[in-house]
Amino acid sequence: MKTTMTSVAGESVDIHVVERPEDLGAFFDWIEQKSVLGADTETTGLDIFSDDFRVRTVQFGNATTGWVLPVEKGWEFTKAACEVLTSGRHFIFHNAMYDLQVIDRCFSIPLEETFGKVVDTRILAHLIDPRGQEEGGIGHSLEALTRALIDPAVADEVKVLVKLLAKEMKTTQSQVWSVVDIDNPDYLLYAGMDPILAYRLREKLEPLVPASARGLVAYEHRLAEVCAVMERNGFLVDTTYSRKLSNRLRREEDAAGDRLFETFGVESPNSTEQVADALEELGVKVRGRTPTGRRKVDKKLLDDLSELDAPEGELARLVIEAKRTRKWRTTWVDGFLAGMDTNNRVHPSINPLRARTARMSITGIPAQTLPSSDWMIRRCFIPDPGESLVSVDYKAQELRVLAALSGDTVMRRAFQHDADLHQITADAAGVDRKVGKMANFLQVYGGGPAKLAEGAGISFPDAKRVIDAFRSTYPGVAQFARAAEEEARQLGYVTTPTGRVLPVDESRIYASTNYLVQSTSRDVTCAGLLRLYDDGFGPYLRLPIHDEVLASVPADQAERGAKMIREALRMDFRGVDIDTDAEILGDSWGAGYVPDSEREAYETTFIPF
DNA sequence: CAGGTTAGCACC
DNA sequence: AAACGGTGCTAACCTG
Repeated sequence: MKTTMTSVAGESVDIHVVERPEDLGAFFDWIEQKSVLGADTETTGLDIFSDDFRVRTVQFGNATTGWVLPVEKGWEFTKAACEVLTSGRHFIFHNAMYDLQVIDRCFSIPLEETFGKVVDTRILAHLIDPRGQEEGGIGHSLEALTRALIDPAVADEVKVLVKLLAKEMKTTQSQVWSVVDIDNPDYLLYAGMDPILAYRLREKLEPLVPASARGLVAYEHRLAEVCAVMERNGFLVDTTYSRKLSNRLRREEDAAGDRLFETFGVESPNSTEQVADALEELGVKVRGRTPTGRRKVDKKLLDDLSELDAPEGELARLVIEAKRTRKWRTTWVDGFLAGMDTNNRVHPSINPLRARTARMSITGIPAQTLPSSDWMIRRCFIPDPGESLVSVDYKAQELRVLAALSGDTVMRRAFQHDADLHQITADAAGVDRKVGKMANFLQVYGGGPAKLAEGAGISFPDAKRVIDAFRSTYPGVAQFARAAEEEARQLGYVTTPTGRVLPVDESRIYASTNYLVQSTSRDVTCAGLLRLYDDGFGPYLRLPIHDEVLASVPADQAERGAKMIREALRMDFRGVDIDTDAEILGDSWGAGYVPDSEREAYETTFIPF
């Protein structure tokens, strides 16, 4: 056993590195009386579900002592770690979803059995201040929190250490943990420090959780478990379809790229500079400028040009095509194929507590940004054998939440009768439904007349009239917005009905309403997810997408399953029915978009790969 | 050349 | 008076 003495916040701490099975006795002696432990794992990377993913060390500790168990060195160490993890003790992790997923995957200790015994310091940090460092918050990483609350010198040391190790081993910082030697003393020191920091952070963070948000602590931990289950479930990929689609997109991209180069000399369609040069050579004046003063070549300019029956129209059409096919292939299809485990499943990475408003984010399967107007990409995902995909989404979730929050009589009544709110706004302003819809959403987003004019293609004064009409149609909303902004001005934050504290920047007081609506909507969806989980739907859940939940349910019970999901998600909020719609998609995520006949016709046009 | 920034674009 | 909220990903470009 190797012991290193160092100091944290002026206090001396010991880090013990277990080296041989005989050393475990001392570890168990130390741990015997401890019922709460800081804990952490070091792994070969972040790709938990890949074949060669391994745990390297498991660490436990308290405020002054850290232990490193080198589980990759032998089964005795793994056994010891598992014994502790299943012992009934409580643990403090930073970002527990990751470690508990690792423990589930590598040690076969189900995360359902560990989550209930865990405090996650990242959850506490987000409840205290949801802002990242770049937004003026303290941030949520172990490093940032250590710097702000424990000991800046320790935070710096760790940062410098990773850089040094990467340099020493001639690798990237993200690769360090997969290649560093298990006996590297710096690595082990770093590893042993983490449970100490997690333990100390909990003591610092718990008192800082706002009183209104204390009830959210347990809720967010339960939600993290549900999301971890969805990550573990993964989503089955139709590899035959996906490979064909990838090849097809590549051919289309190449064709457009070749013509762009031959005819217009554009090598990289994604290079704004190159495209701007080529356009100006054809006599097109590129007037728009980006914030940094460069020529702006965006979708709007290209779309407008693509209408022209002229060389610049051809150029624009080719650039649009080349960009789209490349994006679709690299960002989506090839990403899915590369991310699959050996069972053809892609495991999304879900952060249930991400944005300032606590909105979730999903990576791995960037489910929140898949093209929605086209079924082609979603078609890559299929239900498990014998199952059927079901999608349930909230009907106008944010507007219903706005109606509930504001209590506006007209809006509430509209939703009571399932009336068409966009049409009501449109009628009040004497404009098309499309403009009414835009005005409704702009209200939720905090937009003004300039944006409405731009988006709806109407004049500025007309846009102002529409917004005035909105205000007089829904006086309760205007009053609610004023109160929220006043609260934000006075306190620097607003508080949601769930008790979540949302800081509002002084320069963006107008965002208060949006924060409240967005955050409350998030909690409506998440509370629904918890009900679904408690109803036993865990294994069927695939993805949460803001106001939508995707599930794969037994095909012969799809109707019933869809109805159960729909009812579990639906809720009454202050007398407003936050209602849901269920759709049985069938044999792929793309299946709801287009009739089978059309799909088959399209799929047969694929070139064999 | 790794890592950060900018621009553009996909979504709710 | 007016103020568009929140994400993630890629390619190109910039920097130390």
